[in-house]
Amino acid sequence: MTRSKITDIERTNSADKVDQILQGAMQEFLVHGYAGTSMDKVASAAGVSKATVYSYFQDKKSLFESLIQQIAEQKCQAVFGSLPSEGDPYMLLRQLMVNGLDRMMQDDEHRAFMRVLIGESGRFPELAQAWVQYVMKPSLPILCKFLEHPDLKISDPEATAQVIVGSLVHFMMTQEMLHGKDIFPMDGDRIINALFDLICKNREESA
Amino acid sequence: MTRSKITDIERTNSADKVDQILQGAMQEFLVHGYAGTSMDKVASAAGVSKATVYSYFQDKKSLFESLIQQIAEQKCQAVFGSLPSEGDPYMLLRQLMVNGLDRMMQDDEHRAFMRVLIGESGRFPELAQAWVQYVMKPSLPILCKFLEHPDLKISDPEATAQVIVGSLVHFMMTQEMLHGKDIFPMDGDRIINALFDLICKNREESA
DNA sequence: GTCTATATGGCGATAGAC
DNA sequence: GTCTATCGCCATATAGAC
Repeated sequence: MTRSKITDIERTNSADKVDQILQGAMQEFLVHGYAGTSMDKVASAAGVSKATVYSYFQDKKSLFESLIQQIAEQKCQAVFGSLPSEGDPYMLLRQLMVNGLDRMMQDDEHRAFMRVLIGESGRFPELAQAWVQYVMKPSLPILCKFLEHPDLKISDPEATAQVIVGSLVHFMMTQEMLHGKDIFPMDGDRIINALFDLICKNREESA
Repeated sequence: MTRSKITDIERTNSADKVDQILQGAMQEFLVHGYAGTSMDKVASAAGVSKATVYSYFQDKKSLFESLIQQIAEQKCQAVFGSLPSEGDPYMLLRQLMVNGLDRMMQDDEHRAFMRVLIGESGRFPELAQAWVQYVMKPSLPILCKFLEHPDLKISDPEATAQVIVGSLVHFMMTQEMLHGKDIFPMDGDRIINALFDLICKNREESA
């Protein structure tokens, strides 16, 4: 906290090193989990010495918590970053589901993050809760907007939004995280279509 | 492998000790995960010495794999053990969903198992796959039977069955495993009703 | 067969050189 | 500020007593 002309430079370098360490920590923690990761490996992956890691983070636990919170913030921005534009409400809802599933299925980092978040949710309950609070919960009202359309006659849009998100997340988990695609492959379009048929059944009949 | 009159007794005692070790292993592995569990703790929880554990299981990895496979087999039997009896097909479907969700929400061991299975699915892919193959996949045809009723006009019962299972499993994971119920409580009946409304919309209209 | 005691190595965290 | 070297502890796995 020195006050001088080079404060900004110092802060910038410091932040760079923090990011450098966090990136090394990400490589290790997301692959090996909390207990399976050693601070030696983190330091090595980050390209610094172990003592340097400990000069920026108090201990292993606080480094892990900082990392998970940082990734959660990034995923939070990803959710709210790319909303579809205007058009037919039914097709917008479909687009929302297709985009969400595609992002989940292709993002290896996201899957590794979910694995660790769930696996450590017993030992780090506050991290799991932060994910529910700041990422999952705020994404539901966006989906609700589309489900509140009168033609759909949905009595509980909030619960129906959870049905949609749950179906897609669980499909990704079964196929990719649990490696079900190798023995029990299923096209994601079938899940999307099944959901869309259920939701828009009334509309098709009234058309 | 001694052949004598006490072979059966020896085998029984041996099986008992194996079960004793597996039960101790369960207490530790399901709480602390694979890397977070030590063989000392397992031996202590099982009430035997560490050397005894190693006399029945080759190493930590094979003990863990035996444990997970044993639990998966138990859960497999639980799925197919309590099917609802006969009655109105619509109400049977509803009963199936209510029973399944209730069992998941109340079974602490099942949640701990899922946490470990998902958390270790990157390092033990064959265990995760066995779960998909022998528990999840065979449970879908049971659900499909109900969804193939002509009145429901479901074009893809298999995918719709996955939507139902996914919704319920994801709800359990969000509320219980990720501790969402403390900050974002929701009644499971709302999910069931939302699903039921989507599936049986046609039937209500034709009634 | 089951135990106690131990070999061997890696772990988290720190001290001190520069 | 960052490194190398190190402390003390706990891990997996085994050897040898009984």
